Amino acid sequence: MNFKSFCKQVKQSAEELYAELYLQHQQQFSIRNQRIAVKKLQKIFEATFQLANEKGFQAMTLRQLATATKMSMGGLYAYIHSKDDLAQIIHSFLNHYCEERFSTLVSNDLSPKEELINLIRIHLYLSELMQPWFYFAYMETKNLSKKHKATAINSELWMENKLQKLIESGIKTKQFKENNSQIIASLIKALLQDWYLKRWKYKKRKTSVDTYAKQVEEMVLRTLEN
Amino acid sequence: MNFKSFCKQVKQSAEELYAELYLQHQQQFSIRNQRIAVKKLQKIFEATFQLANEKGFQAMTLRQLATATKMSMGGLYAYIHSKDDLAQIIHSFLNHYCEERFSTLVSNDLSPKEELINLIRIHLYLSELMQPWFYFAYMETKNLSKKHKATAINSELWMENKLQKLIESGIKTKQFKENNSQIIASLIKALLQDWYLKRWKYKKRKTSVDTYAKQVEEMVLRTLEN
DNA sequence: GTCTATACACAGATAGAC
DNA sequence: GTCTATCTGTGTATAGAC
Repeated sequence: MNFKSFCKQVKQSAEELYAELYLQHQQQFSIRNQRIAVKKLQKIFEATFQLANEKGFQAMTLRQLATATKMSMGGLYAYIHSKDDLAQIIHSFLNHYCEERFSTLVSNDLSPKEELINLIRIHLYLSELMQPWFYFAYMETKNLSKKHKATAINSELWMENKLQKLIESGIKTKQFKENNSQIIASLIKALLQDWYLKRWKYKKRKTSVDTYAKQVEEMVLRTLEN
Repeated sequence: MNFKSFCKQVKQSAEELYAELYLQHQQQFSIRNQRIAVKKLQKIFEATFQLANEKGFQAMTLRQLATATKMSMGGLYAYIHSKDDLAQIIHSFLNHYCEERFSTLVSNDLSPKEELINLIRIHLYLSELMQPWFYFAYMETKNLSKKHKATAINSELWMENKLQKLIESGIKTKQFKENNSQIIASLIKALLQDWYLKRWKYKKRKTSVDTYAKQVEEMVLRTLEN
C-alpha cells in the first residue's frame, strides 16, 4: 500500500467531508439548508485552521475569523454557538472520522507484523489527509472541557494499546524478539505524530509521506525483530 | 552515564537557577535586591508553568498568576513588563541554559557512535531537569515575535543538524550502514521530544528517564548499525 | 518593593432589521 | 440566512498611596 492507492480507497472531496460534518452536528447549527451550510462550514473550518494553527486558537479572535471567511460576526454565530463550541466540534469530528476509517481499514487476518505495518501506514496516511485537523487536535487539547478532554486522551491511548497488543502478539509468535512492548508502542506513536506536527519541515525538505512511512517501518522492524 | 551521575555534574538548586535567570535579565526587572527578586521569580515562573502548561499561556490570566503567587497585579508588574515579556524570558533563558550546558557536556574525542549516544542522553537528561521549561517552549512558540521565533527554530535545527552530522560520520567510518541521515535525525528528535511532551504519561507508568534513554538508544543503534 | 484602585481596550456574544 | 449595531465582561496595564 502507498499513499496514492490509499487515497483511491478513502479519499473524499471537501464537500463530502463537510457534509459529513454537517450531518453529524446538525443540531448545533441554526442553518437548515445543507447546500449553504456545507459551503460556509468549509470556509469557517479552513480559516480556523489557518489562523489557529499559526498563532493558537485562543489568540485567534472571532472577528479575525469573520474577516477571513468574509462573514459578519452575526453570520458566524449561526454556525457556532460559541468559540469553545468550534474547538469541540473539531475534536469530536476528527474522533468520529478516525474511528470510522480505522474500523473499516484495519484488517484482522494478517500476521502481527503485517498488521502492525498496516496500522502505521493507515495512521500516517490519515494524518496526511487531515493534517490541519490532527495538528489542531494535538495542540489544542487544553481548551477542551474535562469531559471532552477525557475522550481525547482515550482515543490517544486506543492507538497506543493497539500497537502494544500487536507487538505482544508478534513476540508470542516469535516474529519479534522479547521487548518492552509498552515503551516501544509509545515511541512508535511519537514517530507517527511527528509527521503531522512538523509537517512544514518535511514539506520544505520535500519528504513524501511514503518515504517517511518507509523509514518509520524500517526503524520499527529493526527494533522489534531478531 | 546515568541520570544520577549526570545530576551530580550539572544539577543546581532552584535558587542558583533563578539567580542565573535574574542576572541574565536584570535590565528587564525593576527590582534591585537580588535576594528578594530570586525568591519571587521562582514563584512566578513555577506558577506560570503550572497554569500555562495546563491550560495554555494565552488562557492563563495575569490575575490568576497574581493569585497563585500571592502577589498583587501591581507587584507582579515589577517583575515583568508585559505578559509577552514573560513568555519571551522563558524561551530565551532556556535557550541560553541549553547552549551553555551542551557546550560543556558534549565531548569531541569520542567515536561517532559514542558521541551520538552521549548527545541523546544529554538531551534527555537536560529535558528531565527542566521539563516544564521544555514543554512550555514547545507548546508556546506560537506566542513569540517573529525575531524570537526564528531563534527558537534555529536552536531546534541545531540539535537536528548535530545528530545528522554524527550519523554521517558514523556512516563514513563504517560504524553505521548507509542511511537517510536527515530523516533519521528528525525521527530521533521526535523520540527525544516525546519524553518531555508526554511526561505525565511516563510518570504514571513509572518509566524512568534511564529506562527511556536505554530504549531510545537501542532503537537508534539497531536502525543505524549493520 | 508592594499594595489598591482604576483606566482602557477589546474580546465574545446577542438583538433585531433586512 | 446574513447583516449592523450594541452590550457586557474581563484581561492587560498603570498611577499613586504606603
